[in-house]
Amino acid sequence: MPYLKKCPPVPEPIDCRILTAALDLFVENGYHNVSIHEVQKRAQVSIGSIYNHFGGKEGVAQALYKHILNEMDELVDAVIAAHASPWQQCAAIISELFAHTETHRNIIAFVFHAKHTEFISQEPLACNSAPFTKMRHIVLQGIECGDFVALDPWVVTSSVFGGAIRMIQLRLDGMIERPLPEYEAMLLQTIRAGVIRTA
Amino acid sequence: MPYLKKCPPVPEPIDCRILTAALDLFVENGYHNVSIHEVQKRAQVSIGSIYNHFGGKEGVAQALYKHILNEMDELVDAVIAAHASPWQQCAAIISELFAHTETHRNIIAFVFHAKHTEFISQEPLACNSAPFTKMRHIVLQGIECGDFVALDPWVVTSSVFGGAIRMIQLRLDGMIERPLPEYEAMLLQTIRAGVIRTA
DNA sequence: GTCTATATCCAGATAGAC
DNA sequence: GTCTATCTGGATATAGAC
Repeated sequence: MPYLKKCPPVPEPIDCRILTAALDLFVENGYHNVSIHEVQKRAQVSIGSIYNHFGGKEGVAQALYKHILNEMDELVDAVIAAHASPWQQCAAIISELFAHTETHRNIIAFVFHAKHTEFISQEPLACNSAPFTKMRHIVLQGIECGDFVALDPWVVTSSVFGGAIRMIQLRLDGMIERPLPEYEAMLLQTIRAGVIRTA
Repeated sequence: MPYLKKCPPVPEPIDCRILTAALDLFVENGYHNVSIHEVQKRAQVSIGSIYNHFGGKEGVAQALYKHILNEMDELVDAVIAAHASPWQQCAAIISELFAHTETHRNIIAFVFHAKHTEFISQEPLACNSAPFTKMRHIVLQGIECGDFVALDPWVVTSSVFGGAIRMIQLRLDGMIERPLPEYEAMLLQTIRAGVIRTA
């Protein structure tokens, strides 16, 4: 039994090690304050490998960015598939984001706490990426079917997700001290009161 | 008359030129992508002067940070003095922020769009600075006097200001194409419905 | 494909004339 | 106080052995 526990020396693939090391360091210190050498040391990889796999520091950041936005996109897709009404979908997305903030802090921080334009060229802004576009689309449907108040879509979208995003940022900044899921029900209550059309 | 128009060759004081040049460049390209030499060129000042006045690049950023947060603090104070109820104060702050986003874009961008911890040491986080603390205090008062729903203060604060901050960020990112004040009334309507306690 | 050692470049900072 | 010219460190990136 003990050797079972110690068993998994299945080493993570090398590019995965690089990405996770980079994610941790970027979130901790900020992209520009992290040198390739630090990534190299933490990932237990040589500089040459980093250049071979990603072509350089910015390549690592780009790969990370795409990977994480892709994960987030899948999360949104799953929520959409699992829930019927726009409101249920919005609530489930917020719930998932709150849960992820606790369990996958750095991933959430990388999405919501970094100014990607400062170090990534070419990639679209996060708020223009697939998952965020889908979130706005859900809100649009909610407006069209009469579930949400008939106001400007930007206003409704910001009203639905703005408070949640703000709480995520405050939690990441260490201002909010308790896990976000504890606040979920209360927050959904105020959002709902703000945007759900009352017959 | 024409020479009156052309008159003001009163040169801005040198440290003011440095700060405005730095603000523009930092917002445009990000702190780490701006070199002192660029600031120097745009401000029409020598590098030596920058070091004399601010002690270096980070000194410039710190002075800028303090200055802008101070301005924002005065704005919040003025609003508090001019309006009686917590809700009126919150609405007025959002109104001012929306207006400033159009008329003083870079100032707002510097506050809401930069990760200051990545380049400023020692200074408190923006969300821990005086103006933001006062905004939370207003919300607290609103809860205590029964104007706002009796939920966790973080939830209420985020519900009040989160949507507005989100819209500011989307506007700064170029996603929202029309001036924010046009959305103000609608946004205040959803916020109000979300957090104001209905007798 | 992976590594080490090295080259190149440039930003931040300084020295010292004026 | 302001300037120019210069120094220095460190980061990215490369070359070439294994």
